[in-house]
Amino acid sequence: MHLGKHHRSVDDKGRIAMPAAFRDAFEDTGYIAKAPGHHCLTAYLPSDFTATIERLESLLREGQATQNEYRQFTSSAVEISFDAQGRFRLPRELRDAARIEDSAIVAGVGTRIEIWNPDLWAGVEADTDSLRGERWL
Amino acid sequence: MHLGKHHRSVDDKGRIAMPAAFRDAFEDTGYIAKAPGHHCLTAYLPSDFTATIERLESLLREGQATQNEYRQFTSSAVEISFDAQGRFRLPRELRDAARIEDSAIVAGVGTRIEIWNPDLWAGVEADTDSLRGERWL
DNA sequence: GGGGAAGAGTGGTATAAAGTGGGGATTTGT
DNA sequence: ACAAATCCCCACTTTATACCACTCTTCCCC
Repeated sequence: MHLGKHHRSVDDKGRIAMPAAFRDAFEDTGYIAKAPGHHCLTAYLPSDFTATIERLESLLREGQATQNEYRQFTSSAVEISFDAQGRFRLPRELRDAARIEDSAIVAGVGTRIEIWNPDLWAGVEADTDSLRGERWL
Repeated sequence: MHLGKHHRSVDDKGRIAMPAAFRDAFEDTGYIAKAPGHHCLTAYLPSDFTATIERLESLLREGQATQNEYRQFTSSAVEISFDAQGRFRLPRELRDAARIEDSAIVAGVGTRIEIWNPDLWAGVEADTDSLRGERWL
């Protein structure tokens, strides 16, 4: 369960410090891929990533997902590793896809971790129209 | 598991640098064949290629595949090897089949590696109609 | 409350590796 | 024998990786 929102700088080499709150969940490596719609990126623990791929491959075999979906997801994904300071490198391709420049929001979203352009994240927080918490509070 | 998308130049000798992320999976050699539909090429590890051939031969015996499918797949395939810089040579026949000229996209697509004309690959990424990630994320 | 230690976050530099281009010898086919 | 294609080196540029240094905050413990 990942919780909390963290603002992080992104240096000119694309390095981002994984918030300490999330870092311990990763052993040595993790995976990052474009989220469908490409508004943000999603970071996965190795076990979660494998499970996600298998779910997608299963849908593919059943004809419930397309080869292009499979291509987009797998080809956008990268394995990440952490340096001695707990940082990982975000390839330019993924930074561009999520419009991330020199800073980012790393947010724990329960079952997953998302990485956002700060301005786009502000849009998420501004979207109060759909807030109907009485259904689940 | 092959992941990530890489843009590569193709020089006038037909040489392409295999992305380092994939290169380690190949020992010395690999295989490349036209993908069914011929929109792209598929690169195989020796063990994967053997397994693919055997799967096709099995379908052939069961009448689930045609002799012409078998002919097209096997006759399009070539064994590749790598030079000291990690490059392999793509025969003109295969370059022409996939409309690859002076650059290409080499994409990790989970169980396989695909080689695309960059413009045709853009079509894959533009195909967002089928994106319904909520089914598997 | 103050001092010190530990951890988190950020920035820079040096070294290695990846990617690209080209020359020339050798082979192949005509 | 000639032209074209292939192979085997060598050289250069760019990018990634591993280290090292510094600041700031937090948390103890005295």
